[in-house]
Amino acid sequence: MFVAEKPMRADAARNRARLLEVAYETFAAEGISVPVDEIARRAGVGPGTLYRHFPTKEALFQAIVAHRLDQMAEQGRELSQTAAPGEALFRFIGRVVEEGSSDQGLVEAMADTGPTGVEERFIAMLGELVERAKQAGQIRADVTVRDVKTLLVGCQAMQRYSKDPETTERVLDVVRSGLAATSARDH
Amino acid sequence: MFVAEKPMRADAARNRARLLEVAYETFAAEGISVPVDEIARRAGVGPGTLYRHFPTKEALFQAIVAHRLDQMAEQGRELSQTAAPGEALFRFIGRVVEEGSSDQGLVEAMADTGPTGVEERFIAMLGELVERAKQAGQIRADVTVRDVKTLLVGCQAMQRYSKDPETTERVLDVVRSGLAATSARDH
Amino acid sequence: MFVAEKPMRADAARNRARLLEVAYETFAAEGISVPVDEIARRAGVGPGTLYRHFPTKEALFQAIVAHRLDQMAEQGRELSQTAAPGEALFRFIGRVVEEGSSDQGLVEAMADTGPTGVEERFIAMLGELVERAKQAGQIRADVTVRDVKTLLVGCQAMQRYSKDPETTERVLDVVRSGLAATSARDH
Amino acid sequence: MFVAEKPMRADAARNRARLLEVAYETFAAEGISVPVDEIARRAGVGPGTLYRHFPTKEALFQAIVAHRLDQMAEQGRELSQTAAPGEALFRFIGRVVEEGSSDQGLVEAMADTGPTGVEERFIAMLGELVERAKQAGQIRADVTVRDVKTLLVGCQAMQRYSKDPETTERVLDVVRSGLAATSARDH
DNA sequence: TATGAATGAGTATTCATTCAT
DNA sequence: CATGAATGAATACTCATTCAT
Repeated sequence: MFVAEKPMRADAARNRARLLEVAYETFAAEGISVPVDEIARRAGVGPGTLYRHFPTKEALFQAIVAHRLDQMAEQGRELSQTAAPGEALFRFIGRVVEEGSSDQGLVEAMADTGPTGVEERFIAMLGELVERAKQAGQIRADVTVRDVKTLLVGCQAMQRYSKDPETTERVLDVVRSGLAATSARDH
Repeated sequence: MFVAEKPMRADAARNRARLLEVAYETFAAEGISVPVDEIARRAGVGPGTLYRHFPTKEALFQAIVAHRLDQMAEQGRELSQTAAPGEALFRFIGRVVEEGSSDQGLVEAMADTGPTGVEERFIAMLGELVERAKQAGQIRADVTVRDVKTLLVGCQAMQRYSKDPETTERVLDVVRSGLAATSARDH
Repeated sequence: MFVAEKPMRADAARNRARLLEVAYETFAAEGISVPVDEIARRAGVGPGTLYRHFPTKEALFQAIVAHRLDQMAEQGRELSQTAAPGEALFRFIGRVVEEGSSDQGLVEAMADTGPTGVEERFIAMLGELVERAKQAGQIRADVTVRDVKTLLVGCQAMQRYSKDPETTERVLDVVRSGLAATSARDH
Repeated sequence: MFVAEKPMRADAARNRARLLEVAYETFAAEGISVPVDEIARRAGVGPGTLYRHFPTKEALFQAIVAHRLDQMAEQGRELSQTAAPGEALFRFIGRVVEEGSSDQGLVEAMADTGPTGVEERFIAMLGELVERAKQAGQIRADVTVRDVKTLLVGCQAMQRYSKDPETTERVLDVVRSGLAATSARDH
């Protein structure tokens, strides 16, 4: 689990962090077609330096997504400790959509996260939220974590498509109530 | 009502149709970054010919989307005549997702359809489906056509993300039941 | 001298004339980089028709220049009959510059007039003007027709370069007085 | 006066200089329609390198013209120190024409030099030549620097048009004597 | 014969990536 | 290690010219 990576020099670490941040903001705001050189420039380093940290534009991209996923997972974990089971999941969905609003589809690209363990960590955390909501009888018993992740992706797409907050609101409500335990239906 | 456009020469019409078809398939399968020249090559024409019909890559793209939307609208109209109100809408959603499965986000780009009337026609037809479903008491009274279109976009995104048919199935069910009239909830 | 060209059909002749006119105006106003298709369009014919009359853009271009040269030669001949020897030449120079003001260097391209006899005709007429001015003792005896044609080209270039009419005026005066018989100098 | 531009890296400076030189020679010899890639190839660099130094073909072109103007201005300044007033101006004109002989109109494009200060510097130097010639009573008092610059442009056009050195010689003599103080005439 | 559709080589420019300084 | 210069394949689009209708 713990690979002995020789610790990065302080300035190198700072550069890496700065690049990640700048790249995230830039891609999120202007789409992924922004040239690598531009990212480097905004981060105040030469392109060579960027390539030292991320061997490929794709790699940079995946690093960002991974970072985002981790941040979101963290939020999920917090919610899972502070909110009631069903509420936790529903609020998490809302949060993801909200944050994704400035994302230019960055996180829909959650599809290929590469071989880092991020996806697994994210799924683990989401699984917990889902499981607890199920046990509390708040959501349908047949949906899987994968289903919920898929719903997340869809919700982000929707919110990106329709900028209208009222639509987003209603659509989220549709999803939530569709997800809810459908006792009425069951008998 | 009938603008007298002088009919396109037979060969020109053939080329235009072929380009549209090839471009749709190519973009759908490989994404929109496929070079214009490649589309032309596959259609068996020179790039100049492509540019005679579509003055811009963007224009070609919009023409495709417009074409797709019109095809889908047609299907919607058929369903609207052959199926019961609620059923018609639900089956339409299913159909769209199904067809969009090979679409690489082509139709999510429904966002900007340019100044052709396609978007309007599509919305009109969808509006009919929605209205009738509402009147039959099959879906929530508060959702708008826009909401449903947004849901369509989201569903396509989901299905593109999760190739697993079972997930798609369940997710669609979630959406459908969320959309359904929630009488139980209301009192 | 008289090649038996079968007389062009009336409409063909009209097309040719129209093309020549439109092409002249267009090239003069917008430079020679205007596409051939545009010329055809403005003349109200298809590009194919243009190519029937002028096998090459270059050919069209030369035809225009030839036409212009003939027109100018005609003016020269008129002047030669209505004005005093020296005056005729000087006024001709002025006229050429004036007309060339809207020419975008079209006539500087007088350089290559191709194998039509136009150049010869122009030179013949100019030779007459020059000869008579010399005999009247109005211009230096050592300048040749070629020299004067060269001066014409230069004057057009100048006038195209400096849009300022006062400069044009003075510059023309410099040329005229430089051309004048320099008796003072000679002794 | 001295802006602290960080000095260009040695190799970059070399490349820039080489590009300028190659581009000048190529454009001068073959006209400005030579493809940018060809210039790069002849300079032994990739097209990207060219574009790093000159963001546009137009920019490259202007850089060349600016460079040429500066070189000519330098020669003018030298003449102005080594030759008698009138002589300096007349020899400068001759020099310009001579050098422009291989210029394919490159310098006639002196018209738009862009927003660098070159034009101003050139005019300043030319103004000096003109002023001193006037004060020495060697040229007409009414001509302006602009007039003389215009004459320069015209002379280059002439010399480009007529390759015959004798014509060039005579034509230059016409211009010179037309420019000379015409005291004889005046009384 | 006129038309205008098709051709396809050609061009400026961009940008991910490598490498000399 | 950082820098930023160099690379060069790739790409959208143009236009003189040919040819099917």
